[in-house]
Amino acid sequence: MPELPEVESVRRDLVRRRLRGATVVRVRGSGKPLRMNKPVPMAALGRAARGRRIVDVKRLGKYLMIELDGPASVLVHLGMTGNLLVVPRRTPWAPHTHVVFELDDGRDLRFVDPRRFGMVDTVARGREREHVALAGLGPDPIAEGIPASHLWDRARGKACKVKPFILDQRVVAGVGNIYASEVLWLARISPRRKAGRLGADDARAVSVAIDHVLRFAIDNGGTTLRDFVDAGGEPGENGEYLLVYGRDGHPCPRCRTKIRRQVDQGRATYFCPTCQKR
DNA sequence: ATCACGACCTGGAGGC
DNA sequence: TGCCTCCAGGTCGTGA
Repeated sequence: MPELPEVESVRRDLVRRRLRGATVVRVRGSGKPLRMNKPVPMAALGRAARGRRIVDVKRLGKYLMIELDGPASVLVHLGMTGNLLVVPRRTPWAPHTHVVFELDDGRDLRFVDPRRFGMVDTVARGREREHVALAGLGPDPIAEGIPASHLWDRARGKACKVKPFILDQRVVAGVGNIYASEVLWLARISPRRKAGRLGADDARAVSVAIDHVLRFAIDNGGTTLRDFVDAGGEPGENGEYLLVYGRDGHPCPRCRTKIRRQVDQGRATYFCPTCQKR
């Protein structure tokens, strides 16, 4: 579900729903572990958040940071099926509700995640990049941009194929499986290419395509295949505009050749065998 | 070190 | 109806 555009859509929606300014009065949890079967650090979350006002919601790659007016912030990753919802406190907990921040205005901020691949943790405010989950992340394509020179540098000598390369969060923070296919199609680069064989022109095309694809998806509120909704429970509209992802057998929007599906490192890739020749 | 692969977990879709 | 298999937006640990 949640790649950069979906996480950014959640971030914007949290801000729009006036999460900023609310004070956390209590933190509750399901007791179930999340990513890597690790327990949610409820005690640390309580210490960090209780009595603290939410001052901002920031994003780095696929991570959200709920900034509090104290020494620590709350770090959230949505995994595959995670959602952050703002609901009235009287709303019954949905199945798979794992962390709940009760706010002083009568609402809850709830982390719901059926598959429990997500993560909720505390992070030192102002030193977010020192958190183990964020330390290795590459630049954020929206906040910082991805210069072609950066891609070119990082691709040099790489034996892996180009799609796993742009999925590597240490290279670009935020591209996931849907948008990787879209980016390669837009850049006309074959997913069969080795990352190390990208030329300067190719790196430039990928850089431009990442920017374009992600911004377009953000403008559409992200892509909902199944689970993704924003903080108000609304799905994203970008699925209607996907050009190749999930469209095997459909004509390529550029050349009408049938879109093909292949599997790279266990993940589906969709591409046009005719116009992705680079 | 790099890379490919399976594991982690739940639920929905489709075949029989 | 039910049971089975396959598939899913992400990451992490393992072993070649």
